[in-house]
Amino acid sequence: MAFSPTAPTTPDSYSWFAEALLAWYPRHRRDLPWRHTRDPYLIWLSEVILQQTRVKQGLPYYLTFSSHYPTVQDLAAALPDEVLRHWQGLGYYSRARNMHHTAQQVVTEFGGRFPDSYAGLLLLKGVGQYTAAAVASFAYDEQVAVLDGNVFRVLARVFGLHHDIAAPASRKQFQQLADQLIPADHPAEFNQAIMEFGALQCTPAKPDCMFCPMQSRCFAFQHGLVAELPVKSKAKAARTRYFHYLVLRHADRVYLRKRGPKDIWEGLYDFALHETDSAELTGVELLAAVERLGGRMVTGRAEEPAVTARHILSHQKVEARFHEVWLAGPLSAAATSAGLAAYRSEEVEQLPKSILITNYISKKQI
DNA sequence: AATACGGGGAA
DNA sequence: TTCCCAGTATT
Repeated sequence: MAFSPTAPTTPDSYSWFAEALLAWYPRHRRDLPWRHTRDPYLIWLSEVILQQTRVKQGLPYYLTFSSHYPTVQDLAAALPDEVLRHWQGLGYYSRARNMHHTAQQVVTEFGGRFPDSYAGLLLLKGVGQYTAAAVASFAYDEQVAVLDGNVFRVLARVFGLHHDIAAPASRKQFQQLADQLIPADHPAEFNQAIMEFGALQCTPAKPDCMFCPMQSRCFAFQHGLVAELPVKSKAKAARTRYFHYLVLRHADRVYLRKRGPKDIWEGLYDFALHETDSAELTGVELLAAVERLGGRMVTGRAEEPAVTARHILSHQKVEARFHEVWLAGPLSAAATSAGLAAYRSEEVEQLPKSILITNYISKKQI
């Protein structure tokens, strides 16, 4: 069928898009492990891992989880700290907590079977519109279009959509278009293909327009707007925080506590934390902080300069100083109420920790 | 509608 | 540095 830019935008006039995409896909698709299964559990697992995460980074985590927890029952039976420990380093740790919660829910409430529809999947914790559409299409061939960063970019360029993709209100424009594009006979292939096309061909920077099958139809290419689309408003600048970690040590032990909610790294373990609004901490302040926890410093063992580290998150910058403090004796009850407990090095290794803490421990060989 | 929530890789 | 990544939950 001939394409006519002035024709009314009926679904049928868009069929060239799916045809071009489905022709491109088999010749360019990467061989990824989650593409060899129709098991909704494994597909869900891969999709949660890949949220806001590049395939390159998520792949080793998928291999770890699918081998440690081959079934949803295995994941449901795992200890929360063990799940977080396997997730360590991947970021957005609420994904791991929600994933574990959902696995237990699927086992106890649904007899171990995942919901088999988009609407049903959407009710699961940690499963939003993207993941519900991905699992519903990949596992059950439901005709529901995925909308992720790749899809936004491809549609914005090919069809010349100028809506700000960072604005939630823009979503319905893209969703409406994607729903018209996804073919009833190959919904799973289409969803895989459009994301792969965005990841490999229609990339954020320097897309491969010269060898693009959409070139003659692409609004952005035809109008010289490839670099301008998609439109995306800028995120606000990250704030800076100053963390003073008290690395409290006694004998062969070091004190750690589990981080609580309403802050970064919920559920991960770190040292006693004294947060201030400046990068410096005087010796007097350090001593006071230790004493508040009921600790007594061994004189002459707190002189070494604090180890400094900077950790960048998407929404905040953490400037950390690690103050190693050798204690004259075990911490008292005040520390226990602050959640601190003493661990040996082999135990520390098994606990889930942020990259910031892991790097420090590795450097200091705790 | 905004904001919080990680970490890594590419330009 | 800046941007973006197979986004979701909370406010």
